Amino acid sequence: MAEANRAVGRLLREYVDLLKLEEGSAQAFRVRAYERAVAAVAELTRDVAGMTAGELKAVDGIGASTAKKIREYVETGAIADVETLREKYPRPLVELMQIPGVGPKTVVQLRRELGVENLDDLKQAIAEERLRDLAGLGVRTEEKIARAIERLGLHSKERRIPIIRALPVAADIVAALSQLPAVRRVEYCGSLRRFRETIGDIDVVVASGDPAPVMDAFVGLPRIREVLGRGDTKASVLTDDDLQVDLRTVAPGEYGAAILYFTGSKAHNIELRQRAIERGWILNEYALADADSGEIVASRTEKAIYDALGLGFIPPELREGIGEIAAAAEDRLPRLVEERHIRGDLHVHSTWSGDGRSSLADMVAEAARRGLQYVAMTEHGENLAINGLTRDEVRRERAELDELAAGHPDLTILHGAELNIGPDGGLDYDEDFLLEFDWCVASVHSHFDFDVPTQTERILRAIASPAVNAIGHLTGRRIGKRPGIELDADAVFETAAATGTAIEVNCHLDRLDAPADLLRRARLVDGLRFVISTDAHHTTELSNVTWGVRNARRGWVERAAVANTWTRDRFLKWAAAKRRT
DNA sequence: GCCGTTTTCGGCCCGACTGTTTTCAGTCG
Repeated sequence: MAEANRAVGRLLREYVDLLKLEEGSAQAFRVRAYERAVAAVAELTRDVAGMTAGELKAVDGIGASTAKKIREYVETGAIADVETLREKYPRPLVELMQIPGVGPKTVVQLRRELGVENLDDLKQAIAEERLRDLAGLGVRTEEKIARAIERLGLHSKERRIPIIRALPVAADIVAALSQLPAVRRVEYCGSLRRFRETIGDIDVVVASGDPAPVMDAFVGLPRIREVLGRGDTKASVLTDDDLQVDLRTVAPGEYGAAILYFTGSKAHNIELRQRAIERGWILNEYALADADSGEIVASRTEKAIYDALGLGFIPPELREGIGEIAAAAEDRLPRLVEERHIRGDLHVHSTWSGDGRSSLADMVAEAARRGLQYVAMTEHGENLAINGLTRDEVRRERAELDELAAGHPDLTILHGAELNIGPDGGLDYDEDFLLEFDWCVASVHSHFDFDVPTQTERILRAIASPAVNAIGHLTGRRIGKRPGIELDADAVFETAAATGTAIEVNCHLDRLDAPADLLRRARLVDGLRFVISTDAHHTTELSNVTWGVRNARRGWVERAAVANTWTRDRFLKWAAAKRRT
C-alpha cells in the first residue's frame, strides 16, 4: 500500500483519539465520522497522494473536511488541526485512555481537577487517595483504576493477542459450556468468529432458558483467574494466561440476534441498525423488532434477520463494515471459497526437509486419506542450508515419490520444491534443474528489513522465473512476533497475474499470509490466481487448511480464483503452462 | 463530520454493567 495512505491512516487515527478528549466523548458524531474516515482510508486501493479533493470526497465515509485534511497532508506533510490538538493534549495524557475503565471524560476530569498529565501523576494521585473525592468517582472507582494500572501492558484496551493463542482457549471454553444441561447452543463470536488475525478478547454467546447455572459454571471454570464483572446474563473473566473472556446468555429464541450482535464488527452492526431504522424497525442483541409495536420481525437465526433486512446472508469473515452490506443489498457478495471446495495441497514438507516431522510416506498417505486429488511435496531448496535438499537428495526423494505413487492410485503426487528467495531474488539450483520439478513455491525466509523497492524487486525477480508457480507466505510475517516484509503488493499482484504465478494463502495460524487486507486488494486484480496451501510439516497440519480457507474468505477471495479448487486436469494444465514459457 | 429513492437540515446504534447516585453518567462492546 502506498506510504501516504499509511501515514494518513496513522494521523487520522491519532486525530480520533484527540477528538475524544476535545469532545469529551467517544460517541461524539465528529469522533465517529473520523472513525469511519479511518476505515475508508484503510480500504482505499488508490494512492491518496494522487487523488484530488473531489475524488477523495466521492469515497464513502470521506467528506469535505477529511478530504481537505488528506490533501493538506499530501501537500505539506502535516495536518494543522492534528498538530493543534496534539499540543493541547500531549501523548502521555492521551495514553491514559488505554487504561480499562478510563474514558475521555475521566481523563479530562483528572487533568482539570487534579492536574494529572501522565501515568505517573495518576499513580501519585491514587496513592494520595485523591480520586475518591472527585464528582462521580469514589473509593471503588479509585481501586478499580489502581488495579487496572497494575495490569497495564497486559490489558491495555489496545492490546491484541494473536489468533493462535485465542482460538484454543475459546474452543476449550465453548466445549466446556456445551456440556452443561442448561446450555442449548454456544459459540464464540467477536473478532475470533470474523477470523481477525489478532483478538482483543473472546466473546462467547450461550442460548439458554436458565442462565443462572450457566453463569455460575462460567465463572467457576478451572482456567479462570479473576472475575472482572458478573451480572445475571453477562460476565467477564480473565483466564490464567491473561485472556479476557466475555460471556452473554440469551433466550434460545434470541440466539440469532445475539450472535449477530456479538460477532460485529461494530461498524457492521451500526450499518445494519441504520438499515433497520429506515424500515421502521429496531435491531438489538435480542431481536429485529418493530420500533412502535415491539412486534418481533426476526430473531432466531442470523439468516432470518439478514433476510428481513433485504440482504443475503453475510459470512462472518466479511462483516467489517467495508462495503459488504451494500454488496449484499445488490446481490453481489463474493462467491467465497469453502473448505469442501479444496481439492489439492500445494505446499507440504516431510522429514526430507530438516524441519519436517512426518515421513514422506506418512504425509502422502494422510493427503490421500483426506481425499485430496493432488498434492505437491515441496521440500526446502538447497539454499536453506539447515533444512534444504541437495541435488542428490532431490533425486532420491523423487525416486521415493515414484514408489509411493503406486500405492495411491487416486492421488496425483507432484514432485515440488519450496525455493528460497535470496536477498537479490535469486533461487536455489539452476533453471534446468528447477524445470525438472512439477511445481515450485518460492518464499522469503530471511532479510526481512530491506526497503520497499528492494523487497519488491526481489519478489518480482522470483516471479519472473518460469519454474516458480506460486509465491509462498508473501510477507513472511509471524503474527504477534515478526512483522512482514514491506513491499509494493499491487506491483507484485499485477506481475503475478500477468505471468500465471499464484499467490499462496498459507494456512498456519501464526502466518495467515498473504494477510487478508492484501488479499482484498489482490482479488481485484484481473486474472490473479491463489492457492490455499497448508505448508504442513507434520501429518496433523494438513487439517490447517481450515484456517487458510477462512483467511482467504476474509480476503473476499472467490472459489473460482483459487487454483486448488479446480479439478486435477484443469489444475495440472494451468500449472504446466507457466513452466513452458 | 457525514449524508440523502422520504432529507442539503437534522438526524446519527443500542443496551449491560458499574459505581455513583436516588434517576444517571461513564465505559464498554
